Parts: sequence; C-alpha cells; structure tokens
Amino acid sequence: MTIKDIARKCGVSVSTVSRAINGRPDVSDEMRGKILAVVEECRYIPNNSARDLVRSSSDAIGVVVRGTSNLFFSQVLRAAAQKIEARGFRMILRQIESGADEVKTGAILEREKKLQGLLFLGGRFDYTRQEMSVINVPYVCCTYTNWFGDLGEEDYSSVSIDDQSAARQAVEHLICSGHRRIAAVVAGCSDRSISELRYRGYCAALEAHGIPIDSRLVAETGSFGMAEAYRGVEELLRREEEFTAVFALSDMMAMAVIKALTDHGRRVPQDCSVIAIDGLPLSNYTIPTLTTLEQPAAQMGEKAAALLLDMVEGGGMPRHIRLEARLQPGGSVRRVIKNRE
Amino acid sequence: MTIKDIARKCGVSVSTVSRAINGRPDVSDEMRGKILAVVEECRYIPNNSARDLVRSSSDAIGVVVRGTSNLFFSQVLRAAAQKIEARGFRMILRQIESGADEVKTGAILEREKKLQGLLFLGGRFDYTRQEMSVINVPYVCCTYTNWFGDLGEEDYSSVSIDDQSAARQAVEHLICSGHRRIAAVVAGCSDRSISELRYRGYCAALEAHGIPIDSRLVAETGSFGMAEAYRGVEELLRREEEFTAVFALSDMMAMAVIKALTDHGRRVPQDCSVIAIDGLPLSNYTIPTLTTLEQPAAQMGEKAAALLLDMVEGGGMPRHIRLEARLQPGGSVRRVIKNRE
DNA sequence: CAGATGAGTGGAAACGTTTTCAGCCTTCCA
DNA sequence: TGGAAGGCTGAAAACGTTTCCACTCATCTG
Repeated sequence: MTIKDIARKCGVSVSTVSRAINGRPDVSDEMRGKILAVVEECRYIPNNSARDLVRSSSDAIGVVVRGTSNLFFSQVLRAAAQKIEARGFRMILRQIESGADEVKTGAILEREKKLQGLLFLGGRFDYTRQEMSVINVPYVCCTYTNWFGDLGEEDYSSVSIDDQSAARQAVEHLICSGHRRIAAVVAGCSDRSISELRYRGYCAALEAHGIPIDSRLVAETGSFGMAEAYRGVEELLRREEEFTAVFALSDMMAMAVIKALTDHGRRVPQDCSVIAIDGLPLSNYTIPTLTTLEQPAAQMGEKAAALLLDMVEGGGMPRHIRLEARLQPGGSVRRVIKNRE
Repeated sequence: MTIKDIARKCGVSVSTVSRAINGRPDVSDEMRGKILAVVEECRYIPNNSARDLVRSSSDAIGVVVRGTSNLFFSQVLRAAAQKIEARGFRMILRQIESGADEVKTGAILEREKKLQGLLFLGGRFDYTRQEMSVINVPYVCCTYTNWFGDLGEEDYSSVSIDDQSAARQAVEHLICSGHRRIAAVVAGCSDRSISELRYRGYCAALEAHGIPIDSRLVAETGSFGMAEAYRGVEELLRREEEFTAVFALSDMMAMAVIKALTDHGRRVPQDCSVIAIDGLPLSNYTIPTLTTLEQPAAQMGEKAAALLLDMVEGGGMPRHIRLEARLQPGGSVRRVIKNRE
C-alpha cells in the first residue's frame, strides 16, 4: 500500500495525494476530502524512510538516552521533550543499551533524520574530538562524565549541576550538623565520571573544615548499583573505623547504604546520618526520608533543550550551564552534639 | 557525503562500494581494503533511510515501550532484547510518551523498518480489532491491560503473570498469617487494567476464606503513582475502619503505603502488615524489606520475545502465556495471633 | 586451443516519498 | 476582449541506497 495505490484509487496523481496528506494549501477542499477518506479507508501510512530520504531539511532534534531504567534521566527527558515541542521542533528519541556507542547512534540518527541538533542524556560520555567529528550538528551533553576526551570547553555544550559544589554542600551540611567522621560511598574516585567530581567535593568540604581525609572511610563501589553500595558499606564496617555519617553518591545508593547500616545494627539517623545527591521523588517515601541535594531535573532538561535550540536557531555558541542543587531536608541526617575530644 | 562520493574517491562504482561495506563476498580483498580505508577516513556513515527504503525484507523486531521510567518494564525489555539478539534478529526500540498512540507508532515502525514482528511493552492497551488492523505482522503484548477491546483470544498474543492469582496468593499469605481485616490500595477496581485483575484476586482470596469484602477497606487511587497511594492510605485511615494489613498494587505503591502508615504512627509490620506485587530489586532495600510477589521480569521478556519469534519464524499461532509469580518473603508482613473475637 | 567457468566489476532499476516546474483553466481587471 | 493572475493539478527529478543483470577477463578443462 503506497501513495501510488492511493493515487490510483482516487484517480489523481501522486503529487496531489502527497499534498493532500501533508496539508498543503494548494489542493481543493473537495479533492482533499476525497483523498483523506481513501487514506483512512485503506489505513494507509506513509513510509517514513522515503519521507526522510527526500526531505532535505527537517525540524527534528535527536535525543540519545543511555540506559532504560534511570529514574533521574527520565525526568530530564520529559522536560526536554516538552521544551522541544514547545519551540516547534520534533523530538526523535533513541534509547541505547550498555553495549552501544552513543556517538555512532547520534551520527546515524543525524543522517537518517536530517537532524538539526542532538541531545545526549545519561551514560558515560568520554569521546575524543576525533570521535565526535562524525557529528555535524550542534549538540548538548547531559551526562555522567566530567571528562570529554581532548575536547575543549568551546567544542561542546553541557548542562549539569555543579557536582563538586553539590557534594561539598552535602558534606558541609553534615559537618555543620556536627559530624566529623564522614564516610563516603562513591562509584570511583578517579574514573572521570561525576562520581569523581562528587568525591572531590567531599574532599573539598573536609579540607575546608580542617578534617583530614581518611581513605579508610571511602568505599569505592565501581558502579552506581545498589548491591555494590550495600557491599561498600559492609566493607566500611569491616574496617572498624568509626564514622557517624555517610555521604552517598546518589539517592538509590543512599537507600542501599541505609539498608546496610540498619541491617548491621546501626540506626539511621540516630547512630549514623546519611546524605545523598539526586532528589528523586522516591526519596520522599523512604524511611527515613532522604536528606539529599536535589538536582533540578526538570530545569536541566529544559535548559539543555533551550541551549540546544538556541544553537540550532541562532547559531549560539557552545556553553556550559551549571545549575544549583538545592538541599532537600529529610530525616536521614541528625544533628549531633560534638562531644569534645 | 554519500556512497557516490566514496565511489568517486576510490575510482569504482557505487555497487562495489556497497558490496564492500556490506561484507558481500564478491569483492576482491584488495578492493575492499581500499574502500574500507576511505570509508573510515571520511567517516562515512550510510544513510539508513535509503537502506531501509530499498531493502525488501529485514530481520528487525520492533519494540514499542510506553513510559520512560518504569523500573519493571525496563527489566523486561533487557531480557527481551537479549533474546531477540540471540535469535539473530535486530531490535528496534521506540519509546513513547503518555500522549502517543502505541499502535500507530507500531504501524509506522512496521512500514518504516519492514518489521518482522512487534512487541508492546507497558502501558494501557485497549485497542479494538479495527484499530489493530493497521498492524500486519505478528505481535505480542506485555502490558497493563486485561481487556483488549473486541479482540478475541486467538487474535493476539500476550505474556504476563496471572495477576488475579498472584493477588490472591498475596492476600492469602496475609490471611494465613492471621490477618482478617485487610485493606487494599489499588488504582482502580473496574478500569480494565491489571489493577482490576489484582483487585479481583483480592476479593477471591477473601471470599475463599469467608471474609466479607468491605468497600470501606478499599482505596482506589486512580493511578499507579506513589503520591496517590500515599493519599489512598490517608483516606483509609480517615475512615477509621480497623485493618491489620494492606495489599498494595505494586512495589512502588507499597513503599508509599508503608511511608503513609509510618507517618501516621503505625509501625510496619508490628501494627500493620503490607504486601505487594512486583519484586523489583528495590524491594530488597526498603525498610522493612517488602514482602511481595515477584513477577519474573526477565522470564517475561524472554518468553515474550521467544513467542514472538516463533510466530515470525514458524508461523506459530497466537498464544497467551501466564507465568507464576513467586512469593518473595520480606519484612513487611507479620504473623499475628488471632485474638478470638 | 576452444570453450566453459567464475571472480570481480559497472550500469541501471527500484524502493516510496516530496518538491519543483510547467501547464491548464478560471476569474478578474482594464 | 485581451491579458494577467492565480488556483489547482500532473510529470518528472531527486533523495541514497541495494541488487539484479550483463559484461570483461583470467583461469580452468578436456
């Protein structure tokens, strides 16, 4: 069932059918009605490949998102989608799994759909300038990485919270609450991911307050998973170093941290406080609720989309937007009376 | 940068370039090496639209998944993806948002990519036979609905747990633990979703044990959200009907239920037990851990993919696979000594 | 050595659209 | 009444591939 069949059925040329379908003004209403009726009747759906192939330019923005179950980025995505629609563009979403290469996916999408711009959401994103050169449209990254190969600041755009400062705020909140022995459960300390940035924020906060950094209080889990975070805490406990608070990389990891502490007889927050970064809706439903630094997910999505569209429409220059994370007070942090040492 | 440019650069015809790129045997190794080098150097990426347009058949299976942040279906998806790859097919994923029409999306995908089959994951799925007629390839549903318009059993395939029986098992587990006043927090009781099926299972369990169904113990939240579930519990408490256990529609809702109970001074499980259905990894990290009926997500994905591929390859007939949910004991249910009334 | 074989290559059609251009027929205006 | 203008339509080119067919050589085979 192609446009030709419809044309034949209607006794007109394919051009006319095409125009009718695409809402062009230069078709008589009578003709349009007739054609649309036939289209409806035959359940004809135009072939998108052919369309994309011939259309020279488009109003499409591609979004490549990594991972299927990331609660945080799905919030970002929703906001970005809304913004893209609002500015009169079409959004084309591609989701990729662990194995795939997001840049290649983006490049394919670019050619396939004649994209105007690309938005990368989530995932590690450590590509070199060389690798990025397959992308010929403006793009914005909203990802888990702080390191972009040999890309200079002026080569790409990004939107994120200031991870280091957020972590610092979190840890300072603990310090201000009287904690001094503060453990950290992070994915990695030098893996060029946001984990590293947040770890640096942790260190910065401690240093600023004259608290020595003790590597025995740091658990590197290697990944962002809950099971790993749980094991990280067990490792910490096994070391028998005293600590009264834990800084967790993310809300999900914080849940696992709290669970591990509880399972090993430490009450949260009475015996040990926990703070995290993310501010997922979920964090309001844990017991205790999470004290966490809320990443403005919606704002991130919106800003990322806006930045991208500015570059697309106005030829705006690459920029890096850093948003503020906001402390979302919860029940997992307890103020302690510093017992003089 | 098209295949023509590559051909020109190599001094050969487009046919040869095409063959080289696609690994056809009828190109001399020398030629292939030369062409591939140029391709690499120019970062040429074939245009997928053109490819799809001309290729008459494909090995592609389309997956249309509704919603971006569904932890359960992302597990199902992962397993399905694996199976599809393993059987030598390509998976093409389309994610859609609340507004979109999954059948239309599927139909477009079908024509665009010359699909061999379609898998629908998540979402309400109440289309009529008339609406489904745009789909011309085998398809399998793994969705939130128990009602498929006027579709007969033989018209489509589906994979799910036996929701009614799972709910019944859950509630019977509560009954066997000594509970008799059992509340339910469901999305709807007659909305033709799995919520209804689970509600029916709840009723069945009560009836089987001679416990009258009390509508004052049932909170209809209207949706699967956490905030709604929380409010549902508040509504239950406001009614001042006594209950010692709550059956929650899903793990996420159970979290909210537990939170609401706790916030209102009821300890879980000491004062009130909670049971749910889902068995998300998350449920092992809540406090207390969730007693829940585990839906075998991986198995569902795998079975759905397998069923679909059987239909595609062997022309197998539509089937309906019902898997068993397994009780995953947790800490949210407490055995009570029935105090004689 | 003649013919068959087969590997490697090029030409061209085909995929299903959109869009440009040209043409026809009305209608309108002077 | 002649011409311009404008609404509507059709023909054909173009988009970038893949693949069928035909062709050229070199290499066998008997």
